[in-house]
Amino acid sequence: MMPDPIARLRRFNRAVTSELGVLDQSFLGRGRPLGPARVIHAIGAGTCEVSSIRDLLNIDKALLSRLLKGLEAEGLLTLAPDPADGRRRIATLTEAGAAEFAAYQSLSDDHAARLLARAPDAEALLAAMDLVANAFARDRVRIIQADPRSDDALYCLGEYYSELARRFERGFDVSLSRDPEAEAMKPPKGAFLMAMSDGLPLGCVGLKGGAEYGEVKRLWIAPAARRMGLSRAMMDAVEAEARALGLPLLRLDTNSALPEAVALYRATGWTEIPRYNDDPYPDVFFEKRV
Amino acid sequence: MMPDPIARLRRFNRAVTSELGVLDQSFLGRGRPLGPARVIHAIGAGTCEVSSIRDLLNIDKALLSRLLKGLEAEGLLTLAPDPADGRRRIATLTEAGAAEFAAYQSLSDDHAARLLARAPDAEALLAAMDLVANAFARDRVRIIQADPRSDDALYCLGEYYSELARRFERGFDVSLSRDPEAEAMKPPKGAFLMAMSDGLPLGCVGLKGGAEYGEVKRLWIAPAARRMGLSRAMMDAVEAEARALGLPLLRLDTNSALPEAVALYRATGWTEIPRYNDDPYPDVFFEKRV
DNA sequence: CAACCTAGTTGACTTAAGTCAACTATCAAG
DNA sequence: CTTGATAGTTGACTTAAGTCAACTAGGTTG
Repeated sequence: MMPDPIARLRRFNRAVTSELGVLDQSFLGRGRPLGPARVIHAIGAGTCEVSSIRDLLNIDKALLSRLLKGLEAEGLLTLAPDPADGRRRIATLTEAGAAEFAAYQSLSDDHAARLLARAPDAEALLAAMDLVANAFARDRVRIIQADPRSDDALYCLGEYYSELARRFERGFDVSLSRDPEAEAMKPPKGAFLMAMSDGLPLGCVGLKGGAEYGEVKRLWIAPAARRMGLSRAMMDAVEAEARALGLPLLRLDTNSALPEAVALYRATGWTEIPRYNDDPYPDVFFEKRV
Repeated sequence: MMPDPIARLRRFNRAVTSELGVLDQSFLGRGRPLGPARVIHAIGAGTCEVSSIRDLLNIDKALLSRLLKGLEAEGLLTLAPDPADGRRRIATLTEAGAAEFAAYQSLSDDHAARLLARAPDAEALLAAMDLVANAFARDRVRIIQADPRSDDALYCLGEYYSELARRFERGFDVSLSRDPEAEAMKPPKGAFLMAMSDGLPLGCVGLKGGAEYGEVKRLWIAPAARRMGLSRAMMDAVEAEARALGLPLLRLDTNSALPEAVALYRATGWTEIPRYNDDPYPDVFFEKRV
């Protein structure tokens, strides 16, 4: 009998490519070929070194050079040598370029919004999309260093706190908790790591440096990205970071209302230890030598 | 705060297009540009009139003419005038062409299988894909006349019977049921309709002609395609078909173990009537004048 | 049967996209 | 300071894809 998984995937493929194809057509809605449009999009999204545009778009350097020249002639961007390395060049959108970028964004966002509005149950659709995106983007998730005060970081932390508030019986108020200021989670003392997938933050973890031991704080994975093994990858990354910062002993506290976290620590070589602080929320404490 | 629905959709878009893009690259894996490859694919999938290939691929007639000429020169297809209309031409794959088509199929199927194999929970992934495909393909579902003995029809009927077997307390054995032979569900007596989405059957319904009344049988919608309003569309189509066949009175039987079906009939103008047959399975009976 | 329509063919062209190789300017290491 | 790598530029090319308009041959209709 017919409808095997492959047929279902084929149908998915066809449905999605034609729909998202139209979404990408928004790149053609401004009388400019795809190449330059993609370059504008890449720069607008924050990529400004020429070489990283090339990496992102996977484009030949000769081609990119010409595309940039064309856009510069149109007055949409300026090219300046990188002060740190005179061979490199930095592309910056001019005001006109930024306007063009915004126009592209709103074209594609409008289309996306219409697509979601048409769905009978947008939240279920988005959840399904997250699941598919996770399966597909699995090896494109990057764990990066970030500033704990950046927008993305604040978003993750906000979600983390509200999840704790939901899951702790007594709720959660961050001001009651021993909140290491952001400074302690920045190099050279500590670190703040985020898992990013195509510009979307999927999780975070902080490493707070200290004299006796480093402390792992604020491990959070977006609900959309759970069951991908991301928390394990984040913990591996934070341990590597601790070694790099010369913090051979790590500690962390957590709560038995978060059994998946406790199970993760037990499974990855952490040892349960007695309470080492007087924070009101945690009731389980771990230590690991890295 | 950032990750709004649009950002999630954008991430989905990026993840999916790059992944399925690679899947479509299989079209490039045989040293032939995309154009001719797509033509082979269209013909292999059963489209053989030149004009319908053009519709399907949305391609200029000059371009298609050249692509076909090239493939004919390669010995992959033959072009013959349509006997019914000498202006039209019919393209048929030669043996070599069919082999090439099969090779394309297996390249893309292999990739799809690998993609599914990599997923931690393939069934959940497929279910999510179905949901997304439904949302996207909503207006591309076609309700077509089909032969109730075709493979796709037999697949739907098989699924229908096994669903009844699961849901009826006493199980379900098709041989015990008054099974109108396929002949009565074919023109000119009756009809058999199927909902198709990109070649995948999503549901079926039969209309069995008779002297006093027409009978609606075997309404089934694939679980992957429920909650799209498809059953209502199928019933509308079957009523239109009944009018076309000159069957002003319709009856159907169903079972109270299928509450969604009973609710559908009640909501769409069917009147409950006393038992009109001695089939052991149904316990609810409806009638409608169309 | 003339006038018109339609399906497909052909030649001449354009545009987008990309490749290759030679070149310049800068940087990094011994 | 030389040698070699690296980032980007430029010229000369190729290929794929598609457009336009003129054309042929087969249908359709008044």
